[in-house]
Amino acid sequence: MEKQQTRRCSVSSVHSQGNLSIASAQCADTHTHAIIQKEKDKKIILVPLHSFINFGKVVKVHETATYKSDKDSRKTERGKVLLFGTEELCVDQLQVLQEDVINENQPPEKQHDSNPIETSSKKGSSSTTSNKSSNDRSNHQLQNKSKERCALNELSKPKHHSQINENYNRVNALPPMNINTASTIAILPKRKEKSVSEVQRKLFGDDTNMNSKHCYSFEEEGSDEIEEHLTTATATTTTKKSKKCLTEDSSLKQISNINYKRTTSNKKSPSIIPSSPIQNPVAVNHADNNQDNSTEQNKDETNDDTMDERGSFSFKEFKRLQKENINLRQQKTSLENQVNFMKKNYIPMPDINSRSWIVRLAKLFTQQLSANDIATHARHIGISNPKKLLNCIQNRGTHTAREIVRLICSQETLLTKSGKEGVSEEKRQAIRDFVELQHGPIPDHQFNEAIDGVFRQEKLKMRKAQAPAAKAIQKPVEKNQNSNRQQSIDAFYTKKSTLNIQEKDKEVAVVTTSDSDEHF
DNA sequence: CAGGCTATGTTACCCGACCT
DNA sequence: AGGTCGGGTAACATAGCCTG
Repeated sequence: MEKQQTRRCSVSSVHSQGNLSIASAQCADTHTHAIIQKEKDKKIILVPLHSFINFGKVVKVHETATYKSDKDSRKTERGKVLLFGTEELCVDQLQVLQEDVINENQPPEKQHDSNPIETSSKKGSSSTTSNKSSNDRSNHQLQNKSKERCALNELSKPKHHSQINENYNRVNALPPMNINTASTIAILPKRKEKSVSEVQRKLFGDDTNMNSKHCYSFEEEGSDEIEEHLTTATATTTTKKSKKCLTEDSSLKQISNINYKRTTSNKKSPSIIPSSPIQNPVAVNHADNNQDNSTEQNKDETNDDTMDERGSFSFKEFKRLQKENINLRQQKTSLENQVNFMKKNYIPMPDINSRSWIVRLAKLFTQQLSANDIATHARHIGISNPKKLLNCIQNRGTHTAREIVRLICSQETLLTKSGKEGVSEEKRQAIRDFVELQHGPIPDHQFNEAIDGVFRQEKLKMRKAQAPAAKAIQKPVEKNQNSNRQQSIDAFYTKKSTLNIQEKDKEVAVVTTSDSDEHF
């Protein structure tokens, strides 16, 4: 499968695509996504192919395409197509690119050491001159980027390994590099002519193959992007380069990272390192194998081994984290799908007030609250006139309950009794039935507090009314009587229930004193 | 083993105080 | 005035222990 796919995306086919300006949809049947660098903020994102709105036109790699960021939105965005591929593949490459972005955050020494890159890029070009470059391969190149950096350092200048490594990273840290690398992914496969490699070999040897090839390709195509590279990149020269390619190589140092990386990764054995024309077929073979996952894994392992020998061991960890990242992304996607499904298909449970309102409304609609019901409830509660019961209905259940208690209990009862003594269990249940019919369920504590609160409030009001008179009489009274004031008042209430409130003011003092004495 | 007693934990009620 | 909260207390339930 993959081999067929890679064949389809082989250098020749890609080249023909580029020449014929074939839309991205024709890259591969399995290619469903594209990595795009947004024009607005240069961010690299993953865009499904169906999101392209210029799909009928030519959507080529490394060219600007218009797409919809949101399927339902009319808003369109533009960005440069870095590569096409399957979703999984693009996710992988996206992560690699993001990894590069992180590496770019190491700002210093950007312009340093263009040579290692150039030399490495030359090697990479030698491999790219083989017939095996394709989008998939370029993807693999991206995946192997970090690993190849180390290998590159080994291949280019083993003696100055650390130095080269540093320099290479610095060059990679160039901000526009992501664009360039991504674009070269598509560009480079198109430039696979034997003449290129041959000329390069003649001119610069194997090490310079890559650069010379790039020169050739650039001279051929002369795209705008290349011009950008030429203008932005710093002009660096190497002793191995030809004079023709000096200025272009300086730009290529950024563009061709992926290519030489791949080639260097392909060169597993140290025997490949020495520059000789024989290397090319070897590299080609490895490039072919790159299209197979299993072989790629093997290659990775070998690279890991070589890197382990050199003391670099981070690639394995990088790979592991990459896989882990992919898994987590998949989990996240599935969870998001679940959440979206639940958002669409489920209604959240409303709060208690809303539920009460809904219950009440439902009962109204179902005609449960008929006149007969009101009369029945009034009879159960002990109210002769149902209209009075209806007048008790307030905006809250507790308020309604209080009003009903005030209606059914006389002031004497409110002053002298409390709790279940004031309102029996049966009446409470009847009141509660009516209240819940009107306002929905009400907690036990709230309901009892509402009923008891009426008694409490009435007594408190009475006490406050008696307070001035009590204070005047309390002066001659001993202190210990003050402490028992509440009890005396309560006792007074029991005895004084038949007296008028106005008369109480006068007699309170006398009664309280006598009652307090009785208590003690 | 059954019944009685006691200690402990839980629940409901009552009340005062405070806030809105 | 209505509503809420926290403390105190009685009522109730349960487990554990002791005794006949």
